[in-house]
Amino acid sequence: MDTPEKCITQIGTPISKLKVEDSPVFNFINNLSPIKSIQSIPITQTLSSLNFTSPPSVFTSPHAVSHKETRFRSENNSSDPSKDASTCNKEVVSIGEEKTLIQTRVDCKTPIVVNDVVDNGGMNLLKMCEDNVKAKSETPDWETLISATTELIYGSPNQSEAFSCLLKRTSNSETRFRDGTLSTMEPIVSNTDESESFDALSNVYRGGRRRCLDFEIAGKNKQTLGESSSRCVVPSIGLHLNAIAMSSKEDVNVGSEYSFSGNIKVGLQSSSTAPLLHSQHDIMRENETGKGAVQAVEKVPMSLEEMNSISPKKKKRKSEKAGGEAESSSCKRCNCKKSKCLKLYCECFAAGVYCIEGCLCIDCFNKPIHEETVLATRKQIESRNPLAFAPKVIRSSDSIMEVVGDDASKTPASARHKRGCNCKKSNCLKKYCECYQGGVGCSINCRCEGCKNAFGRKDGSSFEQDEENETSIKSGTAKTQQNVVELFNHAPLPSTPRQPLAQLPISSNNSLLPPQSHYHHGASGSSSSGLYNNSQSFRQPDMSLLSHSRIETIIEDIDENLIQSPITNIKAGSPNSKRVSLPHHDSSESTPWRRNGGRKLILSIPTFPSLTPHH
DNA sequence: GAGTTTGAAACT
DNA sequence: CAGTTTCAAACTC
Repeated sequence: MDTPEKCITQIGTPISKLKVEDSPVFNFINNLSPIKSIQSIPITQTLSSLNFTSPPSVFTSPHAVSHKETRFRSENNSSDPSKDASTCNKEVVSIGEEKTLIQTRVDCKTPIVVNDVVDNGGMNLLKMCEDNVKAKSETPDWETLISATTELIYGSPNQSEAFSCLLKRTSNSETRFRDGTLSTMEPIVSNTDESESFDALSNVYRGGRRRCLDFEIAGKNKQTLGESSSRCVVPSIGLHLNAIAMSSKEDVNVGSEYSFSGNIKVGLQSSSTAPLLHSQHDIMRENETGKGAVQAVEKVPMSLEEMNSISPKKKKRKSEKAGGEAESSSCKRCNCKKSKCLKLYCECFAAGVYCIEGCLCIDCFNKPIHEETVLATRKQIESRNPLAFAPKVIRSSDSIMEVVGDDASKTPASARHKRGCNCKKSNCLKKYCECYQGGVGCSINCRCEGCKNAFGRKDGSSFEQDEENETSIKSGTAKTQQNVVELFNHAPLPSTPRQPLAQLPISSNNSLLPPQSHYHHGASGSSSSGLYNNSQSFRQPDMSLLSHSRIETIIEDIDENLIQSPITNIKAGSPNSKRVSLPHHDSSESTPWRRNGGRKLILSIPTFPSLTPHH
C-alpha cells in the first residue's frame, strides 16, 4: 500500500539540513555525563568531538524503555531541501523547528534491550552508542544518527531497522500533512518489500493510542506538530499515570500504553482527526483480533463536526451498542453532566485524554476543539494541586511481581494510594474507595474509617483470603471477592484503559524541581517534565510489567524528588489538605531499583526545553 | 434504567 | 483549614 498519505509531517525542518553536530541525538549522547562518570567510559572522546550547539536532548529514559516509539524533533535548520524532513507516521519522527525534543513512546509488550544495557551499568548502552557513532561517523548523516539512536533505543535490530526505515522513508517523502488530519496511530502500512520493516513497526506501534490531550503543546508548537487540535501529544511531562494507575479493570494492555513525557516527550501523537480517534482500546482490540492497525487505518474517518454533532442519544446508543464490548474491554467513558468534562470529576479529563464519542457526557469541553480551554483548565487545576494529574496509586515493579506472583495474598507493600482514601461507609471494600479501586491496601495516609480493605488494611493487616471470604459472606455477595480477584489480576493497572497522557503531575510552571538534579536526576529543565524525564533508574526488566514498573518507579522518583527538593513547600496535597503524601520509605523499604539490587543508572540528561508556551 | 450511595473534587 | 456543596462513579433495586 502506498502510504504517503499516512505519513504525517509534523515537522517542519528538513532533516538533511541537520548537522550531526547539531543533532539532538549527539547532543544527548554527549550529555550522558553521569554515565560516563559512573562507568568511566570515555565515550566522550568519541562524541565530545562533536560540538553540539543545539539544546540538549534527552535520550530515552528508562521509561523510554517501555516505549517502542521514539520521536525525535529537533530544532535544527537544515539546509538540504532534498532531504526535507517530513515526518512519517506522526508517531514516528518529528523533526521540527521547535526546541530539541525527543519523544518517546513505548509499548511494553516488546522487550527492549535497553534494559540489558542499563543493567550492565550502562556499559552496553554506551558501547552501543559509541560503536554506532564510530561506525557511522564517517558519513554522519541523519540516517546514521537515526540508525544509531534507534538501535540504542530499541536494542533490537529489527525494531531499530524498522524505525530507521521509517525515518528514511520519511525523509524522502515529499508528502506532508501539516494539518495532521491523517494522523492516525496506526502503523504505517507499507508495500510488501518493506513489509518486514513495517512488521517490526507494527510491533512497535502495536497498540494504538487514544488521542490524548495536548496540554503543553498547544499554541505555536502544535502548529508545527500539526494544526489539528486533535493531535495528541503528550504533555510535557507527564505520565499520565492516572490512566495507568487507576484502572484496575483494564486489561494488562493498558499498562503498556503509557506515554511518558517530559522532556522526553512521549507522544501520542496522534491523530488527529477526531474521528479516527478510536479509543486506545478499540485499536488494541483490533490488534488483538488480528486485524491490526491497518484496519484501523481503514476505518472511515468521521469529521470532527460529525463527531461533535452526535447527539447524546446517538452517542448513548452507540455506547450502549458497544456497551458490552466497551464494558468488557474496560474502556471507560465518562458520563459527565455538569462538569463539562473539565474537572477532575471527569475520568477522561483526569486521565488526561479527550473524551471520545463513546462518552456520554453532556456539554463536553474536553475535546480537541476546545483545546485551549482544556489546557487552561488543566493549568488552573495544577496550580491548585500540582499532583492533581499524577497517578493516584504508586506501585513498584516488585510490588507488581508480588501481586502477580504466587504470593498474591498480600498487597504489595510498596503499592499505595498516594493520598490515601477517606472512606467512611464503604469500609474500603468497594470501588468508591480509591485504594481499593486501585488494587492497593490502605495505608497510614488513609483517613478511612472501619477499613477492611481487602488489599491491606490501614492498620497494617493484609489481605487474606479468609477475610475476603468473610467479607463476601457478610456483604451477601461474592462480588466483592470477585472484584478483589479482578483487581489483583489487574492490580498494577490503572483504571483507564485509555491512552495515557503523559503528563507531569506538576505543572511546568510550578518548577517543583530545582534546576539542579537530585541524586538521580539530571539537571532539570524548566519543564515540569523534568521530574520524569530525568528519572533514570533502571531495573531488572520484567517485560510484562515493564511499563507499570517504570512508571511507578518514576513516580516514586518523583516523590523522592519532591521530598528532596529544596522546594518543599509544595502543597502537594489536594485542596482539602488532602495529603498527597509522599510515600514514606522506611530505610528497610528501598526503592525498586534498590530492592532489585540493581544499579541505579544515573544519567544526567539535560532536559528539553519546555515547549510549553506558558510562562 | 432509575434511583441511591459514596467519597473525591470543588467551593466557601 | 474546616465545613459544605457539587459531582459522577459505583452500586442497588
